[in-house]
Amino acid sequence: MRLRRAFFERYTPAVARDLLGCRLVRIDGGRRLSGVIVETEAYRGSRDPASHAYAGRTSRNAVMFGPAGCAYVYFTMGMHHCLNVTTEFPGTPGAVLLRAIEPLEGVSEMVRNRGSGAPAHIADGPGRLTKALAIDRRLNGEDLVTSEALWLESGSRPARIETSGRIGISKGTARRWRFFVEGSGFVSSGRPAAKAQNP
DNA sequence: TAATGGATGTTCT
DNA sequence: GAACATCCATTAT
Repeated sequence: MRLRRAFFERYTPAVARDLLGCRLVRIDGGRRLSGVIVETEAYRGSRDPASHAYAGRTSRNAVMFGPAGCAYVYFTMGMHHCLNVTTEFPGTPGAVLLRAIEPLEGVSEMVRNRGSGAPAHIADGPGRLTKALAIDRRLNGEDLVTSEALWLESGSRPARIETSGRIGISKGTARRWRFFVEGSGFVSSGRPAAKAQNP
């Protein structure tokens, strides 16, 4: 069953946790690609220095300030795209970064999209995930509640959920807003950012 | 297995 | 001009 708007209109870390076990579905060239979400991170607004929305609304992060349940796709590090889902309510920015999935349908398509292919590492990282699913900025702002190209479906909650600090950030490292399925084997290998120190 | 550094381009100061 | 929610190959242990 497709997730409805109300699922996303909640406290962002709660959405990030509840997305574990849900299915991400992508229609690419008429083919159905999908996988179970095994790793997410929560990003909020003016109180979260690691968030793109921390310094206020810009043309890049505008989607985070809009309705919940939409795709926020941005280009990072000169080479990669990252896929987020917006949360909370218009005017209160929030988004969940989808960091890894366990591939289910269209695995051979995903391997082809990725080019170099270690089979166990098709989508175990935010950049790898978007490349495997052929996601780029054309999907920025896509409404996942109604879209025919990209959406989320409910699943079964994993038995064991682990948390940690978020990966690859330099501020807001104290918050344990990364959520992943313990023992999954499809979780990214990144380590949480070290806790910030006073100079 | 762990650590390092290069590729690469958009965004914001 | 600096920073950046990354990935991968190469080098060192």
